[in-house]
Amino acid sequence: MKNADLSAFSSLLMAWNRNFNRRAMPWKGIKDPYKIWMSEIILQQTRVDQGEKYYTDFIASYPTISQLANANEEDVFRKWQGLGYYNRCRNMIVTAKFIHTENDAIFPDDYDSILALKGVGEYTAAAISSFAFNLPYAVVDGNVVRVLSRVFSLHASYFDATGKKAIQALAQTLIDKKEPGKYNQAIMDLGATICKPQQPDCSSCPLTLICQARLTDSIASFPIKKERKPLKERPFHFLVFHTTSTIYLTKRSGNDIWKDLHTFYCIETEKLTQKLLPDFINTRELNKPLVLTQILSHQKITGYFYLIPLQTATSLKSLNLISVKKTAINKIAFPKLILSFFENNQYL
DNA sequence: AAACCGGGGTT
DNA sequence: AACCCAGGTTT
Repeated sequence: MKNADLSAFSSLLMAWNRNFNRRAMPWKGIKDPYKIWMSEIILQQTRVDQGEKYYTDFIASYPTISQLANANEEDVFRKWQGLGYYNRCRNMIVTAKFIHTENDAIFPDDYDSILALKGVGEYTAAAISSFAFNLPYAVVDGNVVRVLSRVFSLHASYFDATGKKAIQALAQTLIDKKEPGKYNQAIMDLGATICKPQQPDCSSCPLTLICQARLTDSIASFPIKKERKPLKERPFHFLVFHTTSTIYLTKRSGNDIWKDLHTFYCIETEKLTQKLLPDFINTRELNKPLVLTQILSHQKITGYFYLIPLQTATSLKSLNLISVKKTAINKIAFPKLILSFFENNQYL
């Protein structure tokens, strides 16, 4: 690529940002690293539109990192409910507690310390460093990859190691060293509002005259995409034990989907057989299950919900279930599929 | 390096 | 149905 284009890129972008960029978001321009961190964690792999109300709710409920650190964890997960990638929520809690107890509730102010926080990778560390502390670290998110890939017709893929390094190095070359926060915000805003994945608005783009993909009419070829793998099928058989007043749940653990969220007693199997069931249940006694499916990015969940009313809970002892009053399930955090089940079972 | 982790909007 | 979103951690 030409050096002239490298220097033109940033000045054209910053001029567009000053004169035309009217994108507004609740966290834009804020300097409080806690709030910036919160917004960035929420926005990981999440569209701005989807994350906004969660951000507003979290900041209103927990105005400071110490209030988040001292919050009831189930309440925090409950607020995160529906956002997905629940590891983000647990890491957020871990980091809030860490900063509150180990760092006098003071958010770290250098890149390496920020990067060391749980749930913070290179993108998020660069975002916090530049937005809160005006440090010159270039963000590389999906927007940046797309803009740079098109403007410089990068045939490197961000989804292999060398391509990733090349794109990060280019991004770092281009950043405005005096106003890194504004620059990072501007390139992401451009990607989100002009240089969109589909049907980019090239006629409004400040870079249209130096955009190599545009000049060679090959915008659709950039950026290089990641190959998609087929969905993994997950058949979940849920035994919904309940008495008139109580329902029985389990908290998911391990490194699997929905960690730390609650579901019903779950047996993952293609075909539910007698020996997979607890001793006191007979396959013939099971009613026809309610079947609900949910498509996720990487797997297809099919939930088979078997309602199992009980007179007493004595037979459940060995299953280590959590008993919850039916009137209190609104205090518990569930994945979407379980919420869908509740919506289909008002009589529970 | 590759696998894994949700949910949803847009086209 | 495909694409992809202000990515990060674990194996």
